[in-house]
Amino acid sequence: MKQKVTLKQIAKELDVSISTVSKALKDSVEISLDTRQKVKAFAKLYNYKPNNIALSLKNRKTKTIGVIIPEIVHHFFTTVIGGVEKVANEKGYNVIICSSNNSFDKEVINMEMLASGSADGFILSVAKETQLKKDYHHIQETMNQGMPVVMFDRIIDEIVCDKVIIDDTKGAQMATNHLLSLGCRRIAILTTVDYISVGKLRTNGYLNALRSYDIVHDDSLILKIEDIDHCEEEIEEFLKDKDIDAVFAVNELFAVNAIKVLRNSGKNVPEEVRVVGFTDGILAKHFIPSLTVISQHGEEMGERAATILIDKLEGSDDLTEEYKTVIIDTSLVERQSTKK
Amino acid sequence: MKQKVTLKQIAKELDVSISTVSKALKDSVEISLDTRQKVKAFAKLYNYKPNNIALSLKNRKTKTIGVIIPEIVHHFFTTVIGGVEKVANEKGYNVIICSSNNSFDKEVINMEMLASGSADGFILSVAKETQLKKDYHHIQETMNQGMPVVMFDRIIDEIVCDKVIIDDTKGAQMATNHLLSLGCRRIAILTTVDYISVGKLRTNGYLNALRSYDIVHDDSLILKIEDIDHCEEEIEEFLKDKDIDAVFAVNELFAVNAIKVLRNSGKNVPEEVRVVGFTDGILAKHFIPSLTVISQHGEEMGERAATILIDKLEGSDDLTEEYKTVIIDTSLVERQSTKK
DNA sequence: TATCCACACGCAAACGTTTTCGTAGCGAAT
DNA sequence: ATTCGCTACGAAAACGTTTGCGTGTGGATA
Repeated sequence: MKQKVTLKQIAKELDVSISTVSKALKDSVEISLDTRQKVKAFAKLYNYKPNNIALSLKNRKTKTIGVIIPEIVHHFFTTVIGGVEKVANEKGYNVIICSSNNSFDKEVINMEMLASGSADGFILSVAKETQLKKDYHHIQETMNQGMPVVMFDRIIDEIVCDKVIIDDTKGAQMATNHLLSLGCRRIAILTTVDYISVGKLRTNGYLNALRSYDIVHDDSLILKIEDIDHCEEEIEEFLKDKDIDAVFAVNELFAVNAIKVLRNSGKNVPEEVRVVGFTDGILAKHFIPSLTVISQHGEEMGERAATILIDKLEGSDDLTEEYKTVIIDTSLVERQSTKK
Repeated sequence: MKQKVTLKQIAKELDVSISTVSKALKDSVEISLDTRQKVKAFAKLYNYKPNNIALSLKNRKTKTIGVIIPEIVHHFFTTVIGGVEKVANEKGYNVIICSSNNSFDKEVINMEMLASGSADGFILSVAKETQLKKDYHHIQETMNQGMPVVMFDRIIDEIVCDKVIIDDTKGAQMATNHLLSLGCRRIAILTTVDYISVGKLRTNGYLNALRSYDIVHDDSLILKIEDIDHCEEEIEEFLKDKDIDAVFAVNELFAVNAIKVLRNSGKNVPEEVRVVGFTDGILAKHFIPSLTVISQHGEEMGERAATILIDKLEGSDDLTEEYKTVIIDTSLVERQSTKK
């Protein structure tokens, strides 16, 4: 079990100095062709690879970007990560992924851990608890230390940094409009509690759409789900005997459960009740009926976020004080759940 | 935008030596109480955090474990990662996740990248291409450099290392037995091509189960799907006019598509055809009918893998030459797709 | 023969830590 | 007055790199 070979060892074997080895490997003209070849042959033989840690220390950068997300077992977030990985790898960056599990404390710990040398910058979607607590000191601090942060999806308005989001309001509006254009008039919405930023925005979009059709919204058609793990019960209770012709759900799971409940109560989707969801995930594609949804283009979000971050990391330090908010287009993916 | 504060800076400010600061922060008795307090106050004020990179370099370990998986947008793998993260964080380890995207080259690149200083050990599920190519030099090499590797799920028999797997054969057998015990006799299997290790094993399990019931298997009931992206077409073609009373699918997607195709051809699941899948993911839980599946207990796999790896990392270097293969129990989760 | 210039290479600092060992200063004991 | 022993601290090496600069060797030139 031979250990990793270092410059020092190569130098010793070949009876030259460390610097000579280093330069030879870089094909420096300072070193004679002869020596260069010898060193390179030796290095290849022993499978020399420069030690990243040492390089990081020397260069004061790690070529690593830290991604912190609320949940790892979550289709949307993993697609975003896919996008991040893609451009990161193209540009020679590593990606460290940590999940906060929606816990504020874990988010702080992860962030501080990565901030103290492991990553050059962050791509972040904040935990539910953080949004609730409104304590953002960890984010502020890492930014103060000069590390760029790009937030996506679950962002924080009060923090000034680069952001990549979708227009949740507009997306929800698009979804609701679609239902309205199909003739639906009694549209229920299954959404989250208000402190979830995206939930609130989507609710707003729903209300906007109704307003644009001069429909007065009916509070009894709005369900704000608290506990996603027991959403089915909540939805069942809510939908019972409700006179509706459509449902807009702010995520896949709500949509699927709505369909389930509706079907159990004898209502067919899409014939009697149309359903639109949010997030184009596995369920949306494979459920029967397949779901009409607003797609968030997660991979593109990841790509954009990574691009912005890397640009900032490699940019000329100075004019970095400009922050932009990129809004990714959403699109309506029509499937069976709203077909005539 | 103040930069991160280092020992050196604190030392300078307080007009003491670097070593004094370091010791003071560690509450060394060598340092007077007075100085200790002064240093600590200063450090807290400036939010001093030791630089991980420097520590890694000094200690020759990174306290980071590298996870390489074939796909990041994949429910099973993310649950495994969840498990890994859980125990890693408990034990003060960081987790770097890289996806190989089922590409051999990317697997090699990621592995070498992480091996050169970024991680102390690996948790690995190999890419499809790697299994096909049978080129394992990168894994061998990192092991030769003294870095422990734990493989899970998609493992390589030829490589001697710790492994965490399920008994795919047994799981498939359990699934098939379940169908047999319900009275099904013409059971089709939707599986993968043979070079996918888990696919082959599951196929074997299916055959074993049939054999134990003295049923001669019928090759025309076996479909080895090549291209997962177009599995629906393949399944449709395969299932057309086939006289069967059950389907065993080696993953969720195949199962769901089978149900879809069956339903389109007028056959009801579970009434006329029973279906069992593999992997207890989102689709299995929420599809209608919900899927009876073999659960692989991904989180537990991750936890076990991480535990083994960390034990090896912190173990007394010497007796590390023992490798174990942990077999995680599978379980049958009965749902609607096989209900009477 | 003395001077000069390439050439080819080595020295040393730096990145931020930790830790071993050395030592200045000082009060007390002989 | 000398030595001892303690307290409180500093110097330096080490981890593995990169790189600016210094330098010895040799041949060519004057």
